[in-house]
Amino acid sequence: MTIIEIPAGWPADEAAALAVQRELRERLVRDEEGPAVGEGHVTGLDVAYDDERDLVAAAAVVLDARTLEVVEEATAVGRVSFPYVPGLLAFREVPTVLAALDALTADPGLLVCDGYGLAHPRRFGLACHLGVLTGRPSVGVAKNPFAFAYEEPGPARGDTSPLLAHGEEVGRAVRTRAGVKPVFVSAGHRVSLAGACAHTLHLTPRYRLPETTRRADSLCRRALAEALGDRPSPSGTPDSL
DNA sequence: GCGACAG
DNA sequence: ATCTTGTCGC
Repeated sequence: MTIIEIPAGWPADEAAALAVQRELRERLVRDEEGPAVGEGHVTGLDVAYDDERDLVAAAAVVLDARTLEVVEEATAVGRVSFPYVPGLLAFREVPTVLAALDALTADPGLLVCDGYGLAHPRRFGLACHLGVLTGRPSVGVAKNPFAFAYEEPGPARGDTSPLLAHGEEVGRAVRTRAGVKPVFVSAGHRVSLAGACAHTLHLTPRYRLPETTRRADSLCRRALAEALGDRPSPSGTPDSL
């Protein structure tokens, strides 16, 4: 498999990344409701890292939004393009994720990213970044509240509470399973916060995390193991779905 | 000023 | 993110 190299001109330090982020931020579209829930395609995106070899494996899994069945999968392996800096996560994985998206033949529809969208120190998290670069609607679903404040949502599936940045609602804590820790949802590009939450609930009929994320997470780990030349694990495939 | 802080 | 087995429960 070919390794995606870091693009020429890619930000080399935090100052350069901040400048790019500031520019892309101006292209973010926030006044669209977004695609209808349960129609068309939804695409899960995720990455796995091997810091030792400086590699990142990305996966894009397209699901039928109505049935949640897999329509197409694609992966890409690349060089880690930036160190992990809170607030600059996108610069670490974007080139490889875009390569995986480019390898798809199906229409990706809504992009479901593993991380934040508008819930970001400068309102431009990974989901916004990928949305703007692809022109597609996108949402961010994160597993942790980052540095934002929130009150625990009610205990029932579907209960939500605002994620606050200095009093401004930048996302929502969404209970996708009764009695289980909520996920943290924010809008990316061309989607409303309410729409992002509705999509998230539609994508979590059974588990805490969206099917898109679970599918992509599983696939990128396999892609990384394969790139590293791993032997199959004793029991065959790691986790089931 | 220092620490915390998506993945 | 990643280091990591078994185990309790539906």
